[in-house]
Amino acid sequence: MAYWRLFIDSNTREHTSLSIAPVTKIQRPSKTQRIDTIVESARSIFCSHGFEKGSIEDIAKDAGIAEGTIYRYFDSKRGLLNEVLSRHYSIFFDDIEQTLLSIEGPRNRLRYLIRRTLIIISEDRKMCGLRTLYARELDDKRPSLSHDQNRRMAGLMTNEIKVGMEEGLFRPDTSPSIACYMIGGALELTEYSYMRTGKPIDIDKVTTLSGKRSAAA
Amino acid sequence: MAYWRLFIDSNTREHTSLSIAPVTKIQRPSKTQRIDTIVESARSIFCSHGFEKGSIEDIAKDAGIAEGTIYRYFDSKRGLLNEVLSRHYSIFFDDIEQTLLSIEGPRNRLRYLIRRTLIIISEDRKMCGLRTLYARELDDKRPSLSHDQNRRMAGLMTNEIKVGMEEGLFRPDTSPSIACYMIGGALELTEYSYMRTGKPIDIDKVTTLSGKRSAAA
DNA sequence: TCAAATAATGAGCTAGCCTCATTATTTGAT
DNA sequence: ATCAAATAATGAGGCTAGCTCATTATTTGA
Repeated sequence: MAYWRLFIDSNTREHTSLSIAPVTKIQRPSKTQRIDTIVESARSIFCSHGFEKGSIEDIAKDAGIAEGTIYRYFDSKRGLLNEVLSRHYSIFFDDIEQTLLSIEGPRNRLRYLIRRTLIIISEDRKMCGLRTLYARELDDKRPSLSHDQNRRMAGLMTNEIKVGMEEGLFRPDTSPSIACYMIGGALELTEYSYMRTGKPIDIDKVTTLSGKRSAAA
Repeated sequence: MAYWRLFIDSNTREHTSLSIAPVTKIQRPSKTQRIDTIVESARSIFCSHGFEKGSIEDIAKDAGIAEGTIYRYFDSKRGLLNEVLSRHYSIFFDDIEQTLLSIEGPRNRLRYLIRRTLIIISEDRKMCGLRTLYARELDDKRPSLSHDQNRRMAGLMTNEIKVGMEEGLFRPDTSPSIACYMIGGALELTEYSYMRTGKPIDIDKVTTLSGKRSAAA
């Protein structure tokens, strides 16, 4: 399903008129296309079967390629998962950073960050299941995906809180880092809870209260 | 290292005086002892090698038993990990619930909950590594360990917050559940961050501020 | 005392990640 | 256009590790 075949008449390649079987050649997709295909199949398999139960064999079949091919582009199953998660959430971050520019006032921007996060969580329960369960990594060498994302979001929030403090909107004795931990932590627990129970998130309630809280801080 | 041998003179068991080799008998420990041994070895191996890299073979060797024996008492490697975590934190909860009784005032009790949690986190970095990475479970059938613990802690906190609201110490427009999410979430992020970086937690700072925040809420 | 019940053993089954020698396709120089 | 070198894909098989089960060991209780 991921590649296409080109049937080339043997005459274009053979000089004898006696050759009978047509030569079947497989046109290879570009490197980018191949990677996209693999990541998309991985996303699909991981979302439907889970990370542990979804096998490389499943992914290869879905992508219409051999298992070995996957390992040309990815170190390991784990690395493939990282790419899946990373792509999903990098779109999210790009979008957020763009939108933030058009919102007035740190309090509104903070609210937007919270609300937007809740929305992306509730949009794809399977995906946030993958994230809450597997984004955290043991590997000490490279910073984990989860850590990166936490830091990125924390950076955005801290920024708004600091501006809000400067403008006198938030209390001057606020610790931006701890306010971030509280908001971010609440979001993560909400995500985890939604992933487990499937109970829809009351976005307005959570947004309003979290916002109020940090404002009050 | 987990069992001991009893060497019984053959005369006590054999009636012929011709038997030469002494009969070696292995006295089996009680069921409870065996389980304790296995869990303790598992804790040790998981903490030093990690959950994925620590093998059942390692654990069996450490416990001085055969691999198969472990499966008489535990469904799976995962189940064994659950028991390890569950034991570690049930002691913690029992302790906390006991101490709470002797503390005056909801604000102080809330502070204690936060501080005590931070202390247990910083006491055993390896253990909280195990918890942050593996306590969450996919299994939809039975509630996950992490979920249970979250709920238990949330219950304690909610209780204090409600009492505090009744006594007029906390704002009347507080949502106890969301305040819990914010405190609990902040604690979890702190734990995760400590597990990754090893940077000591400033317990006083976090306790004070988190307390203040929920009080302000 | 001994037979039935219970516990322990460890060789071996299996699943699934990953490797690598082989085969297929593309590229670029002539 | 041709062909050799470079690059990509293949899939059988290696290997690890969780788990099983037939066999053996110990305990129990009649």
